[in-house]
Amino acid sequence: MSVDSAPRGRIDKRAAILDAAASVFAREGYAQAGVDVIAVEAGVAKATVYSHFGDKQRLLRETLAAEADRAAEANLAVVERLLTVGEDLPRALEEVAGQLLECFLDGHSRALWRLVTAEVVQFPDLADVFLGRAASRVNQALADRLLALAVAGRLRVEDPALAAEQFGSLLTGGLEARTRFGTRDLPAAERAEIARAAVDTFLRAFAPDSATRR
Amino acid sequence: MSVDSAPRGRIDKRAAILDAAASVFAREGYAQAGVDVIAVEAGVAKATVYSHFGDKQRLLRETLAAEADRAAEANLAVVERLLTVGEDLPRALEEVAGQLLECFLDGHSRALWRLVTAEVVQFPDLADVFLGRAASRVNQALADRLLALAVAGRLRVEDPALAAEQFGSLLTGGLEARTRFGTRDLPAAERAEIARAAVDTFLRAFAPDSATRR
Amino acid sequence: MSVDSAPRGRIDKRAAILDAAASVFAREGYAQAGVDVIAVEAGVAKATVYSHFGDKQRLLRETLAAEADRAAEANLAVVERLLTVGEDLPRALEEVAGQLLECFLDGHSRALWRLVTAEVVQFPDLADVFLGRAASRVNQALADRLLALAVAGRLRVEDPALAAEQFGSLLTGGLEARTRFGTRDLPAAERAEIARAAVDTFLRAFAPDSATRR
Amino acid sequence: MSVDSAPRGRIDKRAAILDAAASVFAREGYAQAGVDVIAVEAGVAKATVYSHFGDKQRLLRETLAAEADRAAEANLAVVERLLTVGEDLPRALEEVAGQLLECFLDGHSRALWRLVTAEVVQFPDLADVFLGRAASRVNQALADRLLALAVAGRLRVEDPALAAEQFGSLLTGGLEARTRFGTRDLPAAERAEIARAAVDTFLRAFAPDSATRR
DNA sequence: AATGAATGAGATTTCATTCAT
DNA sequence: CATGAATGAAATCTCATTCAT
Repeated sequence: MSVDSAPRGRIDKRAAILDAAASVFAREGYAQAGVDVIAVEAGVAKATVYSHFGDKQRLLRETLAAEADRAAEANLAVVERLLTVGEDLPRALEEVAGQLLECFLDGHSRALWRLVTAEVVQFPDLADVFLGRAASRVNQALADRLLALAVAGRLRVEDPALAAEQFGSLLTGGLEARTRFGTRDLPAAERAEIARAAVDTFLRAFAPDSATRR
Repeated sequence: MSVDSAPRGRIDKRAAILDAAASVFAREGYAQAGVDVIAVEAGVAKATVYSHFGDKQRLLRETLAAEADRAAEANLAVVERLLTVGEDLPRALEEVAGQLLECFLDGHSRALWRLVTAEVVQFPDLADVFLGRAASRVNQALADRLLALAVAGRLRVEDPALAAEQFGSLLTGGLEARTRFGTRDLPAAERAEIARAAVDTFLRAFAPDSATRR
Repeated sequence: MSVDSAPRGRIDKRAAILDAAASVFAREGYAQAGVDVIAVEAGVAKATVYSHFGDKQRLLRETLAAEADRAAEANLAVVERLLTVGEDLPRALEEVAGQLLECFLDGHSRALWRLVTAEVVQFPDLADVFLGRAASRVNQALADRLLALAVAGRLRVEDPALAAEQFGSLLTGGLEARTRFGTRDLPAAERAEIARAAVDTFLRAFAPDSATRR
Repeated sequence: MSVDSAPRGRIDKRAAILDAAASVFAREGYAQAGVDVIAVEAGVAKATVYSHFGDKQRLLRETLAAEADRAAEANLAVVERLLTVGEDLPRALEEVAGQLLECFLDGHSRALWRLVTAEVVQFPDLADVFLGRAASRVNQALADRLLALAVAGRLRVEDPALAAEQFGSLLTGGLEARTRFGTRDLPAAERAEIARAAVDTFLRAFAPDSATRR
């Protein structure tokens, strides 16, 4: 048992630390978060955190990288649903919009966004971590889908990257105000309405003239 | 002169502290910022900061309130330009869009946004400070203008508040990515292009059918 | 009115400050007490305290002097009752003992004692203030009475000062333990019992052989 | 050697801190004492003091507990001498009285008493620490001895606890005045005289009638 | 590899005291 | 004379980090 539990133990500890760090950074912010607290929450000694990650700053970076990957995975899975769009394009877009909304509103994603926003002045490379691992991949994937739909004649899109960006903006631009910066939950009905409104405006702008307006 | 320099002195110091606090909080974030540094930058003793504001938290709140007021003033002034729109609606909207963009990209505004985002978990009422003093006022003002344009037959807007929100979203939704969370300046040309793209899509969605597409 | 209210005002303020200081020093101890708090409690500005007393240390000294005088007055009034002793010497002593006990247990006296005890290391002259103004005067007065009683053949006292000291010791020596250092009140019955026991032992030691033991 | 020097090291530091704290609190009082100074005097870093004791208040409590134990030990050892009393009871009592006097006058004991007196208002449980660990144990031990002497017919004591209290009172009641609250040393001759006077009066009150008065 | 202990540097906050009005 | 405002110095406590075991 102890034969292979030792190496596994190390890996487990690393993961436990990253999980704890994500949770504590999310709760308290970078500067406020104590390495002590992270260690306790991870069930290891403080020095163990240091032996794994060197210092607090690197722990932040690795935590954010992991969280960014996780968020990207979820978002990409949603966007992929646009690979097969049935007859009802508005409905398909709305479904994707609704699911993307859920991704954004998830606690981990919000915390990730908050941390990058907060700490980017001190550690500018965090912007690259986040954008490179998550945001731009998702945007690119969405742009790909929009281009495909344009080629199929179902959208009138000239610049797919811009359209993807605008789709995202319409969907998420009002969230900070509506959630009071994340301190208030959105009822499912309001979420659905947001998705509908975003898709509605998006289609008014980008549907081919022949498309029926709802 | 010295007759009224005493009360003036107190007011001046208060203002100097608020200015210094805004600048230091912007540079270092709330937790990282030292009251020491703020005091030095304001040219007063540390204890003076405490005698004016009680504690660091209240200093943050009052600083943000002041910054929110300042930002709101600037934004509202821009939106007011839509009171008189000439023949060329797209051009008018683009001008306003460009100026709003400048407002958002201004260092003070970005810092305000960053601070609220970062600290809202610890001090949830900051969301109200920001939204109440700035965001919702500006959105309401913009909604008022859009409604007026709709009444004048120049836009086809059913829900002016939603349209205003979407106008803002289209304009600013992509900024974090494009400025790498504020670590990169946007060249004037790119700013203009963003404003143009936002207005373009907005008008594709909300211009009356009769309007000429550019 | 304002003609003589000004000097009176000054005197009133001085007294108010001394009262407030006595109360605050009693409550919080010297080091812990804030001059601010004293000023507020006295209804004057902090600077006024300084203009009257120079610094915190002098304020302590003057406060203690005033309290010592007050305590001495009360104690001396009690001791004076021994000027006329009726037939029942034990009863007379017991009455005086009981009243002295009340003096010692009074909040002001306890605080005075506590302050002198606490601060004598830092300000050794406080011992002289207290002893000179209160303790030794009271002891001397008591010694005078005991001497008179000895001359009258009602006590067998060789060294009246020593006897007075021992009388006081028997009366108050157990108080700290019984009141848990002043954190617990003594019921009247227990106070009476203490007085009785002290007088009892005192008389067993100092009553002439002919006196009847109770 | 180095094998067990690690745990020893921790214990040593704890003890060093307690020693330093006792000395600094004694010198400067609780509020005035700086944790800084204690740390330097103990030869450790300030943070080490906090990691051992949590905060200044707990450091005070543990310091006083340790000092109370130490004082109790010394006092109890003295009282135990009364287990075997030779022919000359007055002499035996006087010896014990003299040694108890030395215990009380010892710097540590005086400081302990001073601290409890001074801080009991802020931290009322200190009274229990002191009384429970020291005063009442010593008084009980003395009462036990007096009872034994009474049973042996050498004293006429009805309430041994009261008699013990009064013995202590006679011995120490005048000390504050005589030492000017501890700011003045008592010459050996005066100490002896105090012990003699206390025992003298005690025996006048409690010796059996048959006993010879000196 | 993991930890308990220790620490240096620094954070916020308080307070006795002074000064201009 | 009384005061509101300002301040320098210090106090308590925290925390990221290192080191010996």
